[in-house]
Amino acid sequence: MSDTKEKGTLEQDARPTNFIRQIIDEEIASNRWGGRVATRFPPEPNGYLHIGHAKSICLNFGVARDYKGMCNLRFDDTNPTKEEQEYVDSIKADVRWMGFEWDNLRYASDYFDQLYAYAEALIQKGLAYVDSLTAEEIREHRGTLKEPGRNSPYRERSVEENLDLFRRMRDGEFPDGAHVLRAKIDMAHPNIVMRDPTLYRIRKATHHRTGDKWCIYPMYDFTHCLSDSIEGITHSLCTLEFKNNRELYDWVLDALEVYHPQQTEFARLNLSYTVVSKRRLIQLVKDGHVRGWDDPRMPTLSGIRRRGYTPEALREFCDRIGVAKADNMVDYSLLEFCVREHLNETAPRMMAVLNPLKVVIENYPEEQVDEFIFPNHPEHADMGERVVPFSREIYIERDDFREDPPKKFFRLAPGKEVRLRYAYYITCQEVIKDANGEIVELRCTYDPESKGGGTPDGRKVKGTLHWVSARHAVPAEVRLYEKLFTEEDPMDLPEGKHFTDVINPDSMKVVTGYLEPHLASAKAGERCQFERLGYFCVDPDTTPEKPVFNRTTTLRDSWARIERSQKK
RNA sequence: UGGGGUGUAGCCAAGUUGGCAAGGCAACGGGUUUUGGUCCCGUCAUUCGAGGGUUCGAGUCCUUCCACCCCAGCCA
Repeated sequence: MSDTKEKGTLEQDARPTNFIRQIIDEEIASNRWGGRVATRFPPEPNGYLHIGHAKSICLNFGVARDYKGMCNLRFDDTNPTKEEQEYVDSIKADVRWMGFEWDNLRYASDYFDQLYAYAEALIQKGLAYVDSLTAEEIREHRGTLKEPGRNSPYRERSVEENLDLFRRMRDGEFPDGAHVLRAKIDMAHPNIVMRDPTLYRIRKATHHRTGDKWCIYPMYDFTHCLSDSIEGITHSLCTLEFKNNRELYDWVLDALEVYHPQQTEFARLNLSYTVVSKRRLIQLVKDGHVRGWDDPRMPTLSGIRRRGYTPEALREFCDRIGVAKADNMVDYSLLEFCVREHLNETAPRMMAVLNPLKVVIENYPEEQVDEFIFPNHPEHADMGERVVPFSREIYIERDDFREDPPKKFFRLAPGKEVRLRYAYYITCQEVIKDANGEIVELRCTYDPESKGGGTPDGRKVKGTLHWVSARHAVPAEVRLYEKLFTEEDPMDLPEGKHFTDVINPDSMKVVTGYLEPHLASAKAGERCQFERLGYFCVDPDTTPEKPVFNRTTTLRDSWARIERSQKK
């Protein structure tokens, strides 16, 4: 079997497949779009992107990439009261961070003139009318889920009157709420979306791009289909809750007799132990449960980025969760698996001690310093080496010593010998305690023969500990994160419980860590593994005086599992 | 009898004309290991929401039922 052939096969199999790609395959076979594939990622710039958007980004841009088509970034900016330039900037940055580049940058507001013309055309066709009912009255006329609605008394206005009124709406003659433009469809339609939906409303607000040029703004259902049509989109991919809106999407395009893209709906991502609804994310920030939109505990892309997740890991995650139509709740462990998988390959290994216990090596000369050269990655020599100093006093992790070790504990204990990673074997001779019985120091001896971590006699030691030379250690602020919520689905709780009731009080712990000196110069955004502890990255808060690290995620820990089962 | 959608393992998810229920995560065993990491090997659905039917044969076809999700913004 040739290596190249096998590799080619693997790549073929590794390509994500899902019902949307199958539809595209079939349409290519039947030449439905003349060989074109055109998608768009259409966020409203009213907040920050989150992990749920990552799925949509990967789907839309991924399809365009794999089918050699195009994907636009389009801001659905039709509601000036909610949208801000700040959000468009952050969204652009997030999409690029995810590793995608749009073919065209578009705004629904680019189309306000065309959209207005389409609206007049609809009026001319007798398919839209100006309604002068109040919002409340319109709601009353809409009927309910089980009862049909009633026609508005303004429904039969003439084309001339509608045109006149609509133009005067545009010209600012009426206050907010005085009139709306509605599609004339069917007030008894079983699909409520089709009961004469609102197409335009008066909003005397300044738009972040068009300023005060307009005082009427088109609604989503009128804007989205036409924007897709104008851009020549082939596949308008959106989430399941828009399924009912598809009938209206199709109605508008058919009524106007324009190019007609195909809307297809897929299930949005739900991630266990997190919330992604914009409203709840806002509350977490406003109520101070987190430090901001980019808090490393937040599911926003900016938070995830700050936490140290890589775009590669996120893309892999999106490929692995698939795209389907069933509601889902993806296990958080899959996301963690994906970062570990990527960081295991790419993160240099460093040493740091987060909960120090001082070890004095009695037979190691006071003034001596060994300057060891360590590989940055045990499997990738090309990642280079660095110098790590060793001296008489070192720190080890407090958890790595037990005065009374349980079964299967093969770290340090009185009289036991362990290896200090890449350095020496040491044996614990004495445990020093303070007046309260707290262990404050270990007195050990080392075997000079074991330099580098092995001995001529080849004797085995089971434990290998990470360590930092006390004299050379660089203190740093290290932020340790846990899940933000204690419940798998914070949105589905027993009666009377609110999602803020299940916020994990221990979701962030700040400790002082002692780092090997090499880490003193690490720059914000750099990632590494602290051996045996997890993957970490340098926080933007970092300064030369005081480095700040975030723990992205721990390493898998099978000892913790053994210990847990022993306690049972 | 409002309309629409979805049910395959703890989680995600393939399964397209009916023909041996993919794969991944998690979990659990074992091996290698100078990270209790990585890596490697193995186990994990006699059954596809439930019942009935058609068929030599049903996750797939027919039928009845059940559960869950979405829709009554001048939000998207």
